[in-house]
Amino acid sequence: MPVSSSGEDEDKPLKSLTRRNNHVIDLDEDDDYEDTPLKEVKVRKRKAETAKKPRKKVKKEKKEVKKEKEVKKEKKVTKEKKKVTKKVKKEVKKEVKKEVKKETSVKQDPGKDSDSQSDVYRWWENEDELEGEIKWHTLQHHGIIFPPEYKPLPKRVKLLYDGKPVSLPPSAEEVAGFFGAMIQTEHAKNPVFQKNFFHDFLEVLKESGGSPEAEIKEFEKCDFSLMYAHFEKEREKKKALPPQEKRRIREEKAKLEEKYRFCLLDGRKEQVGNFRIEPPGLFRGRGAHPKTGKLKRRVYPEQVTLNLDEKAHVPSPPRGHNWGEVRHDNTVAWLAMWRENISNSVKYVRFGNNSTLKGISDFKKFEKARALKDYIDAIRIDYKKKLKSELMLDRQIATATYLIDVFALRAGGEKSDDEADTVGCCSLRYEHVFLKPPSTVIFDFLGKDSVRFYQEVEVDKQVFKNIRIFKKSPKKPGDDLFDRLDPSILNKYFSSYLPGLTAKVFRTYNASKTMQEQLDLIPNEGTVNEKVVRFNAANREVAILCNHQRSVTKGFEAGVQKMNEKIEEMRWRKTRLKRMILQLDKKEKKKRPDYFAEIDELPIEKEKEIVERVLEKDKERDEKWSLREKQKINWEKKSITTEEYEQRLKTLEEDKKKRKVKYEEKHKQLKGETKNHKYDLSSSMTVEKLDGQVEKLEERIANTNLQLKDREDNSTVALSTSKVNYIDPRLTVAFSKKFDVPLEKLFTKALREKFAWAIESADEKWRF
DNA sequence: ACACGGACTTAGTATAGTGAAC
DNA sequence: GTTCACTATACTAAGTCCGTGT
Repeated sequence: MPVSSSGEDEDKPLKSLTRRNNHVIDLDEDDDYEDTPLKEVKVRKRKAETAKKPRKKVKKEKKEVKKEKEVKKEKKVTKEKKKVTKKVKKEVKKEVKKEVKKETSVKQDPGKDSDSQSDVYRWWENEDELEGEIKWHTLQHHGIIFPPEYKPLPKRVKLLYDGKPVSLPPSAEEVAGFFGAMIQTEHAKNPVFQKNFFHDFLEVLKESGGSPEAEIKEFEKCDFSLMYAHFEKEREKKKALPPQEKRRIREEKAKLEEKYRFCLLDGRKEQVGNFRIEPPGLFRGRGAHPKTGKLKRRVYPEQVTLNLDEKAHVPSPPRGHNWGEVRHDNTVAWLAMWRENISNSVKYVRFGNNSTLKGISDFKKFEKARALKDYIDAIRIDYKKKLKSELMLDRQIATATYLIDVFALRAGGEKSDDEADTVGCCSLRYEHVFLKPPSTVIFDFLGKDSVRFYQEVEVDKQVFKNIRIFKKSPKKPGDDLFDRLDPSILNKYFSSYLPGLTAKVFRTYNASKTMQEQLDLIPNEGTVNEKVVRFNAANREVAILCNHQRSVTKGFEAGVQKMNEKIEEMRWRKTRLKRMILQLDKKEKKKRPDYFAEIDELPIEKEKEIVERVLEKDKERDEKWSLREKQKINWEKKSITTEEYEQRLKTLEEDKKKRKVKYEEKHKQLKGETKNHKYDLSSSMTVEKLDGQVEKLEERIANTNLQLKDREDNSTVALSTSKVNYIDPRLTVAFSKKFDVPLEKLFTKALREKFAWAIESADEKWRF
């Protein structure tokens, strides 16, 4: 399309308009901002005015083009096949080389049995694995598991419309059920969710012939509560199943899935990650996603493409169906794919996290981040210089790089209108950044997954000035802060330093670097538990850097209070023990005044409160116990004789009485104790013994305190994301070895498998 | 040169599993 | 042995980035 007339320019995407000209920016930054060259203002203005409209226009056009493309698809497929064969030829040489290597490695390691741990392929000992774009030479697998067909609900479980039960065709009932199962969740209260769900529900209803009883038109008249109740009951039923039955069901399922769990890659058994097709349901988009609540439709084999080697046996599709396509592309790392209907994107069945291919790319990722070590100084010097560049583009690049480097922002690609409005560095807008002179910047925006990024931070003086320039009038809310940038421009700049260097590498680098620094601060002393807490604290620093958040679990507040009460109780017990010591030997107080000082720190009111609580708990416990016992007896009522039943009830009553007596004794004793602080001590009790008990309690208190603090600090921070994705696992392995902390305390089983390469290759001296 | 989509990583949450506390 | 609360895993949404075709 020619770009001559201004009318057509209006319809062009924004970025292309501005990117063409590298305007010289206002140098006199100190600072009459209105002094911007006229030309630039004009361009910006037009951009600002057209900001919203053309975006949408472009999108619409895109959609129409999409349809045409689908027609062309067939041609494309044949083309792709050609492409693949070409690639394969290109790599033939390497292939031969690899085969040779493989044989030798097999020879080196004979007599291994196929099922044991030693079977793990040690790819990290084979340098050749790290090059080339060929991912595999042979690949066999058993395909994928489809979700079970829909089973209609019992007749009595109906949707109520306008108060009256209505029957629905199975496919429509299924969709209604998806919503019905969710009515207690936040999603179901979201108007967008409701609207999208209802729209798609009506669509399915129409497709399937509608309801005979009523024409369903209004969401407000639908009552899903019968459905909800039904699902709840089913859930309860399932939960109440006897353990052995649960186990049986689980094992049966596992057996059925067994063959899908694994595939054969270059002859080696490797785990498959997600071997199940995603079941239909309502799309749970995060944040303010415009499509949230839409029906995610059932996927059929006809929509599925399998990927395996040419000679591999093609797993048979479910009865009465055919695979959409069978492909043999050894340049990719997926076993099957399908297209989902929400945003028409592709979903893949991929290898497990402990697989060779995932391991290799993980390893490469961290090595790339480590390579950045050698360039980061130069990069930083350059961007500091460039912050003052005369070219607007360069200033923006420098400023963005600063933000990515210092605040670990993501690249921030452009998003379309039918996704949640979230941003990263390049897509930051006017309203996301506030300036607070002299040099404080407040970031407030929604990042990936609509997680809020809020930070009030001190920034480099020049960065502050630049942002002020980037926000200068006529820019207004809704406009891009970096109007000359997108991730590809930034990444091109990065790769001029180091091929393959991109924005996300900075995140990995700074995360692992931070972890290394934090670990270096930890003294090699204390218990294993203390070291783990310190490790987690280091981990937490990284998580905060990356803004990895999680929502507080609903029982959190109560849990903290409970723990605090527990600590109080232990302190009280300790005080009590110390009083006993003094009762045994008054002279102790003079010998160790500090030791006994805490006795006076416990006000009598507080003590009474604690004692009350302890007794209350005892009582509750007894009550619960007797209730449970009774239930147990009633459960077995049918399988025992009446006599036996009576007998057991009688024993229960007796036991209850015994407990009550015991409780009352204790009650009396504690009450008395709190009054006069006199204790019944057995004649064999000694100061030493009591000292020992105090020490133990002190340990427990310290431990619980540590745990509590850890828990509070972690309540809104997700440690796992950085542990899994950003912190070089060799750091953790080195820490484990150097500090004698069992790796199991730092890595779960899944992570130990995922990071087998790191566990094998790092010693206590390893550094990022 | 650039829009697009494919392929892959990164992310929070729902749920299953588990082990400590009673 | 049961419950409860947390932890680990499963799931799938939502990013990044690159190659490709136009």
